[in-house]
Amino acid sequence: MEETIATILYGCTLSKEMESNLPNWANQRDVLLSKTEEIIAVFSNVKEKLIINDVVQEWLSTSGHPQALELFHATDHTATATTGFTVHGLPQGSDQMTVSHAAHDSTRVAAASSSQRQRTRTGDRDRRTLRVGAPRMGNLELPPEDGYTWRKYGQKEILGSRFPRAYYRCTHQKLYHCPAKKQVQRLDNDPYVFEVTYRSQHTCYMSATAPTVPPPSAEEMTHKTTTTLPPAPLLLPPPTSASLSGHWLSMDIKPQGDQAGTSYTTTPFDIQRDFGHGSVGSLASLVTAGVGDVGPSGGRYGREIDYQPVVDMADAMFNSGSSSNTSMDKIFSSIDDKWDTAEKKE
DNA sequence: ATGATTTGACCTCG
DNA sequence: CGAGGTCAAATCAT
Repeated sequence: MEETIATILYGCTLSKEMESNLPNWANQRDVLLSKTEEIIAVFSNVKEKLIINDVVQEWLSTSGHPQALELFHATDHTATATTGFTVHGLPQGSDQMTVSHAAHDSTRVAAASSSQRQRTRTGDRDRRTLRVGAPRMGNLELPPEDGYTWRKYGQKEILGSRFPRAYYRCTHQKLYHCPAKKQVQRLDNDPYVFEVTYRSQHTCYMSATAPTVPPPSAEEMTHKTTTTLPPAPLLLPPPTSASLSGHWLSMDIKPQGDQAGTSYTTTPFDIQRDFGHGSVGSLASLVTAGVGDVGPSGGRYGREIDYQPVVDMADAMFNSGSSSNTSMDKIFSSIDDKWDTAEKKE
């Protein structure tokens, strides 16, 4: 928390600096722009950290990862976020999964059989709600990618909400009878955040023939399934968050001109396989949220980012003592690569 | 031609 | 009866 306060104070300092220098900067559009972005980035980061703290702790404590929870506390994750806050021109394109895991208890009995079609209602079955940061540039209408391919089957104005809710089902519903669905809605008070509600588990993911997301290899399976995965009802959608990271890495942001109405089908990354069933990805996303990215408009101020806590935590969660997490190494080295190349371009 | 999205209608639950 | 969720025909994109 001290870190968060420190970040707030830093933001205030920046604001004051801007205030006092305003007469000098008044004619320097670039300076104003970059300072403004910096301030926004700092306060965005504060906001995210506040939420992340709550959410991650809640999630960890309810999902049976005592080891990870311990690590989370021991780890200076806020520091990670702080270094991440970045000032890397953050707001644009910051496709971050920031927020929440809200497990809705499925206490209700399945809906009575209807004559026409089966239907389950709000509160039914396993519902997981996440909030995902939207790109701050490009087409805001595009829902966040999450590693699965979805087919939109409806959209509805929701009472009391400014934005409509979009309904998606798994593209492989027919082929693999995959029941997975999701609803995507932008928050009233923050159009840059999508609230994504997942319903039902992907069965296509488990299918050996599923085209989008290849199942983990036998080796990976034995490796990962022996570790403590969250209990089924609390499962975050596996590749979802993983590929959020992937998405974040890939900066796959569509330009403004790209009309919605085209598929936003996600390209599966090798990364996904590395993350496997993981909440590793979720955590990585959660904790690295705010790390920012190399927005096309630049604006990086080159802070070093410390991924180690994330790696440690993931390690603790999924390797139970085994230290050989080459997947994570691979991922983060690829991040470094990405950064390196971007760095060199400047 | 095929598959995805749009959108009005329909269905069910509360 | 209204709100939320889904269907399915029409339309669009590739």
